[in-house]
Amino acid sequence: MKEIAEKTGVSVSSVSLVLNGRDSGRVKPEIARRVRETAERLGYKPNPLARSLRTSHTRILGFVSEEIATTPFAGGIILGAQNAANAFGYMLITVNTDGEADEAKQIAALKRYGVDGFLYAKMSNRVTDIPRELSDYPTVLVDATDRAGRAPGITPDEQAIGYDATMRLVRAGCRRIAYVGCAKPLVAQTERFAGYRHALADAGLRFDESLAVDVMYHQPAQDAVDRLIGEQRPDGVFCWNDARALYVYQAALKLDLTVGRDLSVVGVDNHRLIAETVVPELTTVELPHYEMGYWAVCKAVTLIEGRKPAANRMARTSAPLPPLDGPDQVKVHCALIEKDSVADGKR
Amino acid sequence: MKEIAEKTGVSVSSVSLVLNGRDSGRVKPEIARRVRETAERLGYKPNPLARSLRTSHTRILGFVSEEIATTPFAGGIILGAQNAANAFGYMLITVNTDGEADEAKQIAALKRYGVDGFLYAKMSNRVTDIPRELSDYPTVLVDATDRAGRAPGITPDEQAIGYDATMRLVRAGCRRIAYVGCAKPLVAQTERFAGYRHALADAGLRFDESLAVDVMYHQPAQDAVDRLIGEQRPDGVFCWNDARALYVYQAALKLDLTVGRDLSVVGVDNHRLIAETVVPELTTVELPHYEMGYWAVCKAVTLIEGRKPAANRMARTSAPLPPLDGPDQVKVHCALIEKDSVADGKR
DNA sequence: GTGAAAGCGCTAACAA
DNA sequence: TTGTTAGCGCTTTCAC
Repeated sequence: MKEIAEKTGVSVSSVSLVLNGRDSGRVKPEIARRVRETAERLGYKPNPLARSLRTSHTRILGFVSEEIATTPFAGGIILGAQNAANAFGYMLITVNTDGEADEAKQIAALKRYGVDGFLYAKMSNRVTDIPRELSDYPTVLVDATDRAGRAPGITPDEQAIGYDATMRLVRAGCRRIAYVGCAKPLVAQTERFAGYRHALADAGLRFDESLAVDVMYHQPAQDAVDRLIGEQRPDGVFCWNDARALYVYQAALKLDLTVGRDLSVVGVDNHRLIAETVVPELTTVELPHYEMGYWAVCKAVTLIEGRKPAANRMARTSAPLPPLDGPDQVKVHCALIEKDSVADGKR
Repeated sequence: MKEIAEKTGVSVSSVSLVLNGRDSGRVKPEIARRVRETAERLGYKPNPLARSLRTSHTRILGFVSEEIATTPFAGGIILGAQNAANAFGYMLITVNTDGEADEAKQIAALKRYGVDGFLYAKMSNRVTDIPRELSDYPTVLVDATDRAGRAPGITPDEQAIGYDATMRLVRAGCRRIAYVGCAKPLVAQTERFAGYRHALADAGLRFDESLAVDVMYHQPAQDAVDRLIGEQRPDGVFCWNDARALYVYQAALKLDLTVGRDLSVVGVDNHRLIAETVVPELTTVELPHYEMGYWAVCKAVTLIEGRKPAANRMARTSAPLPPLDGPDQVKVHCALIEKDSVADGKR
């Protein structure tokens, strides 16, 4: 900056003013132009550290989660967050926490590095308490809901997921639609199940309890699904996630049923890998991880700067994001990706 | 710091000296003690930004990769890197790049934030050129090999993977051991295949070309594996990764063969999820993602500080890490995780 | 042994 | 409209 000032023949303050775009009505346009020119010519890039020492904001966001390393879908959230951060000239520092004590330590470290705000991600739509340490900083929840309802946050619209998936099966002509759920009382479980039941009701189908089964993993899960398919012979199955859909595929395989002909399946795409590599023909509901990460950063920037960021354009999809000036707890609708695991009109 | 100086009745310079541990023979021990005491009492934490403005190093490492979001195993590397960084008092800024232009941009941004060095990760052991922008910074490759052989890097010992896995099948009594590989010319493919052949040779088994098949994904892969298992009837299969192992499971299912009885399978655990949730009984070779991330950070710190970091202890496993003062291109041995997909003595 | 003072690169009062 | 000046929190000469 000093160099620019010298070469242009002005003072550093003018340079600062111009280069920060605060020059209108304060610096003569002609001078401003020349400053910008020399800055350009010298390839000047501001030193964000020095700047933040003065302004005490860093344009750094902390991304805190305890499951980055263990869940495969964290990547989408991070990528979305990263891209949004990029778009607004922010940097993201991502930390993976391991237990509450560690979490507090990591948050403290991030604070020392001067982050302006936090994203707090909890994967698979948990209801969660925000750590005390974050209460005095702008914080946005991702794929999680603040139990206290204070912090803004974004989650998938779980009920719509269940409704849409089930309705898709209804439209395909299924009459005995089973539900393979998750045996844990997650929001994603109760809400998707509720959506499933609503759809059944709207379609004039009776809810049959023996068509709904909640499972976890491994052999017990496979056995339960084998029984469901073998004994109840549903003509459509809505699966809580793709891993569970895979159990349905395996069950069908054993019973000599073909998915997409004898049986229609829709599953939520938790682990992209399964739905892409192992059962590419599965019709899935896509969880909007990328979009949630993107929205969360936009929201955080809004909180921090006290104004809505200029560009709220998604870099990846055309999926409509919830507006930033709406309510603070938003749910985002999830897209249904058609593949041929649904037997449209073949039955 | 000023406050500490005032309360202790010394100058800030002395405080600085003491708090940075450069006080031996420069500050009276008694004074030093009192300084430390007040610092403690006041809960003093240094401001890393201010410090780095002066010292021009930040204790921040940049982690650059273009596949963080898309590959499920990036998490392990990041976690290991994170933990090591933690142990040495470093912070990690992780960026996901998208194309070469973007990569350069992101690297420039990281440089402006004053990172002291870079980790450059390429997932699945690629031979790669290090971007020019990194050439003037300490840089360590992760799961990748520098084509020019200049930068230090760490990869799994691919050949040992193939050898160990195949030998495991030999020890279980298999005589017709098949290989389901990857149809891309990756290091991981050629080396694991070489290891497989060495093991066969060492076991006195003839290499039978019709027992080795390289596939990619989806139906074509499944079909190829179906043919392999159906027509060749191997009694053991070494799979390039777990997704391919799953094809073997599906093939076995159709042929009424049971893995772990009629057929032994060992696969490399690329996508933790598959081997844990879908085929938990698969005997796997574990890729040392965590360890590689950990080592890479240790190495980077060594490079930056010109000395070996004090603690080189792994936080997670007891797996021996390559020494930091050895050669710069290291390969790490991978553990074989026993599960009952191998029919020990049942045949 | 200790402290005063300069300065890292930048911003923001305030004065001119 | 522009320049001068005083710091942000810390490290590091250099005198004492």
